[in-house]
Amino acid sequence: MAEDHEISELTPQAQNLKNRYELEVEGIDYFVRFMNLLGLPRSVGEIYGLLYFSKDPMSMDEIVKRLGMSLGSASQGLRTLRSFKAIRTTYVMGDRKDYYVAETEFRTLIGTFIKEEIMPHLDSAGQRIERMSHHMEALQDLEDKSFLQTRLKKLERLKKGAAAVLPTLVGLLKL
Amino acid sequence: MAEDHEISELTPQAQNLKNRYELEVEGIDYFVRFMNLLGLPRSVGEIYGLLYFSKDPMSMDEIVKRLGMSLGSASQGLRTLRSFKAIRTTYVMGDRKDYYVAETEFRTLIGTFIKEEIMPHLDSAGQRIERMSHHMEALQDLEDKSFLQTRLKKLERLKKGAAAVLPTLVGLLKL
DNA sequence: CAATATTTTCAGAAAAAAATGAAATTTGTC
DNA sequence: GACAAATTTCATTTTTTTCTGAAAATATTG
Repeated sequence: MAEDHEISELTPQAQNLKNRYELEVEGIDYFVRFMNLLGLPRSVGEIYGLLYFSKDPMSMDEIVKRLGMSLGSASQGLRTLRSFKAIRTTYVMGDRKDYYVAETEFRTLIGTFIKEEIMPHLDSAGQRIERMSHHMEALQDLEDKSFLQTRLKKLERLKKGAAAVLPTLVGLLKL
Repeated sequence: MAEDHEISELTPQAQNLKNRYELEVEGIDYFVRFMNLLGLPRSVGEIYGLLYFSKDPMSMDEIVKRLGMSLGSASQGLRTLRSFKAIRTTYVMGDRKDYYVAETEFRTLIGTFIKEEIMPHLDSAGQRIERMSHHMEALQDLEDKSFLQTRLKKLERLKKGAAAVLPTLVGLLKL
């Protein structure tokens, strides 16, 4: 029994490290899932999670070491995160590496995501609806034509509704 | 030149068919992209698009024939669409097949999606935050502890905000 | 309740997405 | 401006997702 204890009981310092570590792992997992919900690859979530729970700025090679991922993934992931303004670079004196910090203003982050990822889709959706309407106008069969007219109107309303609601959403998220 | 005309000019009926066809193709493409945005496979978008622009209910084998997809994909896709209440079955007299119609109330559709796909994530997110907070409380290093406390609070607020905003979103979509 | 039509399931194939790592490029330093 | 460090790119590999199709299960009709 004494032996068991020696194996399973930790010193306070060790327990502390373990807590910090588990918190970080769970935090990374949290953002992996979150980013996944937005259709972003796991590596992006891992990097953001690591940075979000790190007090100090981190360089790419540190990130690579800590997450055990390839340079390529890290570079690609950092680029994605920068494009959403989810991270920013920090100058660290006397070091030529770039250092990264997580941007924690989720509102900005989600706003950028909507603007860059969703809105373009809505624009092309609008164009597509127009082309369809054009085809619809030319139809001979009046019953079919009016059916399609109704459907297209509904699509149009969905598109307009989304275009109106999404920016509002960001405002609501003022938290 | 005369020959060219004979090849490229269509009779009104043929032009009509072509319009109807192109409208349908573009419509299907529309929903493929839309569903893709929600992380759903292309087959699901194809089926929904086909049904959305079809005046008449369609059986699975018709869908398979029209879209050139496998029975397996069709069955799986129809199941997914049913689970979101994006389609419903219709009884057609004197036929033992199931017939499907698109549900065109996007508000319901999106509502179901949020309830079934997003909300469960928010629940587990809440649990994960709790576990992390628990680890955080036990930390020795007070500076690190208070840093993490701030970060966790922010996460908590994001989660609460999302949980509050998403159902509102559905309401706003009243179109 | 047997015969047949319809739908579902699921193991394997195909396609798509993501990760790797080494070469190429860029950036910063002396 | 040459050198070295840091970063990006991209062809290839690995992993994950989606599709297929035939077999199993289910439902319907006479």
